[in-house]
Parts: sequence; structure tokens; C-alpha cells
Amino acid sequence: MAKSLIPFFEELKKQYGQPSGQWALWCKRPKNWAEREQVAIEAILTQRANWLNVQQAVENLEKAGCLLLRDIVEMSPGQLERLIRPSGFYRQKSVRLLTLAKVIEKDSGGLKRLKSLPVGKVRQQLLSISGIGPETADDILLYALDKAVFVVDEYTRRWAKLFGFPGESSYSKLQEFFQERLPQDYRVYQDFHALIVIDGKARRGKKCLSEA
DNA sequence: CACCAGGAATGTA
DNA sequence: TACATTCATGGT
Repeated sequence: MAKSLIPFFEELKKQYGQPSGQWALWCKRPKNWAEREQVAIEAILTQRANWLNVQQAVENLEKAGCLLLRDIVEMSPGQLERLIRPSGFYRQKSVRLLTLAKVIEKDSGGLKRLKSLPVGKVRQQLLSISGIGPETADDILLYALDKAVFVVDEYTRRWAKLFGFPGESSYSKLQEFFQERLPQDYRVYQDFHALIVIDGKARRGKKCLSEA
């Protein structure tokens, strides 16, 4: 195994503590089934969106009593669009949410059953949904289903480049980079990815400082 | 007012 | 394979 990334993980954890705020739910352990469903929904809503906007959309869903997948499958696209509007791309996301909810609730027998299936199968099934790409699929696998699948996003990409991963950044290559250097533990994956994003935002907010 | 934020699909060369 | 464009809102 290549050189471990655990020291970097420990360093980030020492600096920022357990991921909080927007990450509190995603990194919560254990999660109940309602919370897992909310994470899956948020994984769609957060695509290319500011978290504050996502939060408003989630509040709308909550106030309307539609934070469960079984509620969402019953809704019309227009109804859903109106509620999630603040998160942006609401027409696309409405369809994506409806499809995801249908696949999980109707075709797969619920999140609980999905969680008991092999990761590879579930990942393929998620990727077959139009509007769910690698990152969103892995968000759901890691944060909603507690599968040890590392999430690659823009922050992860920058971080890897900064800490010695030479170019060649296909999604799967980057994913391997992290997974080869970490214990196969979903808790580590969850917190580490969250901390990388938190750290990335902190740096950006301060216009690029030198690092620790 | 310009730019950006946990992406993904589609079209072009 | 590698880019460009489109989708859309609210924050800074």
C-alpha cells in the first residue's frame, strides 16, 4: 500500500474538529432511515449549488412534509419544482429527484434493502439514472448508505494536486488515489472528504494562504 | 453588476 | 478523449 494519508486526516481533524454545520447530518453516525433519505435528496439538490440555497429548498420540503422518498414519488414535477426552486436547476433536479425516489422506493424496495446489496451493483443502478453521475452516486453510497466509497469533487481534486498527486485526474484514478492510501472505513472517508471541503473553503475565503 | 457554488448531459472535433 | 454549452437560484 502506498503512503498513508491518515496523518493528513488527523491534522485536518485536529484543526477543524468533527465536521459540523452543513456536514453534521452527512457525517452523523449512526443515521436513521429518514436521515439517510434526506442525505440522498440533498445529494441531488447540492449539485452545483450553494449550500444555503440547498438548505432553503430542504426547509421547503420539510414544511410541506415531503422529506421522505415515499412522499416525493407521489408528487407532480411542478409541485416539486416549486419547493426546490431555491437550489437552482430546479426543473432538472425535480425530474432527478422523482426518478431517484421511484427507483429506490418502487424498483429497489427501499433504501434499507439497497444498503444490503453489493456496492458495485448499487453504484451501477444509481449511475443508470439520468442526472446522477459519479459524484452524486458516491455521495449517496458513502453518506446515505455508509459504503466505503471515496467521493471525488473539485475540492478533492485540488487537494490531491496540492498534496502530491500528479495530474492525470480521471474520476476513478483520483478515487483510487485516496482509497489506496486509507483504511477501508466509511467513517474515515466521510470525515476526511468533509474536512477537505471545509479546509478548501477556509483557504478560499482567505484568498489562498500558505498551508499547515 | 459579475462571478460563483459538493454536477451532469449533450454536442462537437 | 477533451472541451464548450446549458441548466437557474441566491450569496458575496
